[in-house]
Amino acid sequence: METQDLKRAGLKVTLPRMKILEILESSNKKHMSAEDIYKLMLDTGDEIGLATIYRVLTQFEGAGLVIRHHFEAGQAVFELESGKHHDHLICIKCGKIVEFLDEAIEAKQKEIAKRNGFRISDHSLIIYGICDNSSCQQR
Amino acid sequence: METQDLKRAGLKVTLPRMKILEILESSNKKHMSAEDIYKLMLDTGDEIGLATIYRVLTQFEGAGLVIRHHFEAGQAVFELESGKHHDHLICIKCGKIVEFLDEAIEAKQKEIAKRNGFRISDHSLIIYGICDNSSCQQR
DNA sequence: ATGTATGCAAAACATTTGCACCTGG
DNA sequence: CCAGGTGCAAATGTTTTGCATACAT
Repeated sequence: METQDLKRAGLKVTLPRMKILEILESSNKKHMSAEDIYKLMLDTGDEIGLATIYRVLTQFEGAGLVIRHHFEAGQAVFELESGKHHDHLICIKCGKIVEFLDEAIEAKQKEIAKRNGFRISDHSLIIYGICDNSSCQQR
Repeated sequence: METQDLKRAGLKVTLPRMKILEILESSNKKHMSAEDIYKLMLDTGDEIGLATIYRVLTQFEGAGLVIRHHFEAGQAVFELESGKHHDHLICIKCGKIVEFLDEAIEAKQKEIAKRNGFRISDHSLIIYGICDNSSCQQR
């Protein structure tokens, strides 16, 4: 029940906000752009403006409910904050995304930041490649 | 003498292209946006269009002369291809960028890709933080 | 010469903002 | 009721493109 999450963030529980949360939860894609969500809502007959989706997602990000990623170029994508930090492996052909977490890499990053006098606030590791789906193997 | 690099890439050796290469080589900032370069050229009295800079940088990227990064949001930045892959540590307050390379992290990434059936084409690791410059220490 | 490059203006995107209207508590 | 939320259209910022002119070879 995330109505609590919304209230805790000082946000009213409105239809658009609930719908957007629902979509992020139930979609088979865990990483969605504002436009992905927009189209999905139009398809299901929900009336909404793209601007609202951007506004809501930005508020959710501020409230720590979602994370915004800037994969490659183009649009940002959003995923529900699961509480577990992870990095991403992305197939540049089919768009498949695999999440992973490697403690050794995490530790090394901390060490590198420390050595250079940085206090880490965040980090982003993305590995791009071609996955082993049959449809991705045409060279 | 990079006129060779240009010719090898099938690009004519023109004034704008030479100037852009020169700026990327001689600037104290190794990572520059198209607009950074644009302003620098206008300042030094060179006549150029922003569109040309984008076109040239995109061609350079295709020719492997520069690398385009999409740090955070906003504009892309470009750096000369040095031949040595490296990752970045970026200060979110002053914009300072430190390059680093960690073999253990590189190896781990290969292992993770392999384990998930991905053939790596590229990867990007960016650590964001606050550096120890005096001007960055006001909390 | 002649195929490429360039500059400019306009287009194309992704995202944000202003504002009048609507809605949740 | 009324602060806050929404839809729409217009604004913004970045990058790309069309086209007529200029340049490199």
